[in-house]
Amino acid sequence: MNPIPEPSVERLLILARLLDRLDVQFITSGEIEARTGWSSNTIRKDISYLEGSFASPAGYDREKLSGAIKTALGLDKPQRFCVVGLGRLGSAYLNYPAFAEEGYELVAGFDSSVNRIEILRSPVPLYPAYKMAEVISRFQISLALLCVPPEEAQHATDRLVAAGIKGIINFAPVVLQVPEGIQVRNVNVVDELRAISATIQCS
Amino acid sequence: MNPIPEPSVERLLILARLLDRLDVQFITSGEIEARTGWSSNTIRKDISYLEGSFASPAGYDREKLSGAIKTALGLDKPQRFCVVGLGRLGSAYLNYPAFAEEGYELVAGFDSSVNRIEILRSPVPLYPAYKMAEVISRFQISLALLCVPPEEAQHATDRLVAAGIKGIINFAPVVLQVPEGIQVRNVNVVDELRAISATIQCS
DNA sequence: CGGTGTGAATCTATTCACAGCA
DNA sequence: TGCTGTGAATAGATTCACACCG
Repeated sequence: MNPIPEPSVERLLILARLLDRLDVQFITSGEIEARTGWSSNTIRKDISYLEGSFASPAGYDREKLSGAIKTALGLDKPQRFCVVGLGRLGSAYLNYPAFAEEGYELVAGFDSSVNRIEILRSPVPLYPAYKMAEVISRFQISLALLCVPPEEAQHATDRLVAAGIKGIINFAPVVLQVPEGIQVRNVNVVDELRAISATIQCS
Repeated sequence: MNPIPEPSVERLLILARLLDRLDVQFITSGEIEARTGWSSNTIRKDISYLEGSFASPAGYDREKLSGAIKTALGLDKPQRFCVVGLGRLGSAYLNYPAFAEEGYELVAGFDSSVNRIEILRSPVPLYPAYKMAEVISRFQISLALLCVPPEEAQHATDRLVAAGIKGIINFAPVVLQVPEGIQVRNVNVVDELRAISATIQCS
């Protein structure tokens, strides 16, 4: 595998989303520009990092292109993930059906409160936090949604890392410390509001 | 105001978060490196875009630095925002207290279903969708959380833009088309899972 | 000294311009 | 002719290296 530049990866991910919701057979780089705002040059360059050919004089074959992006970015391989912290947010994800359609299988939920685990009704098996290492390695879970309160976030992260997790989606307003190679993505509405404020201010 | 590079802005936002949760008087660029993984060079360069001095031989004055970041990025000016689409996700935000503490005031909720507006109990005034333009301009609302179903997202966006909104946080798995100058940030757990998969694959 | 601040050098990404193809 | 694909040129961000300051 080649190293596709990070910014190109981000754009290709969004492009795959776009293509999957479109109802045409072909699309040109110019049309993608109109829909995304990225220049057609950038788009063609991004696509050139993929292997294979999806082009015709009418533009790219939508379906083939979408498939090639997913293959190149590893989105075709299904992944197992877990939810850590079963408060309001975490427990909401236990019943969220869209994951499976996208190739992400939720196979475990963890919480440090045994009481909470016993009370919650869930289609997904729930475990006390101390079983994290065992369950993660047994089911080969690669990703985690981290939904614990801020003061517990780093501790939970350390456990996940020790258990061999590959990536964490962090909902806590905290900067997590992880060893190199572990991916973290932060999801936080306030931070997004701030980012927009900042962009407006700096432009 | 100067144009701080985009990547620096993103890092400074995270740095502000970090500083606010820390309990020390001074912090050096090396300590920030240990916590974030960014090189101390990068951090010093980022900080150099700010105006003023917060340095001592012991490092940066945590509080002053945090303040300077917020001023430079416009986080000190309170902003008003609204929620569009009052389904499960949207209505959850109506009762979320953390916004106010961060300087973001939720002043309106919109939904196209009048019925839903009448039924929902909310500390925030709710309006039918057709009043969007009027309410947004009356209260000078600058930001919106877009929580409508995917098929309505573009239509709602067009209305928000027409009403003069400055930025949109989009929870729908859709690529929004907006005129230049309108900020959009996408928030979507599946996309974050995908981004991690891709980063793992491409590294 | 242990830190910061910053021009200069390097590395990376984007844009351009045009050759090649159906 | 209208598109893609891509080396070359430009612009931008990161890293380096060292002067400077308390």
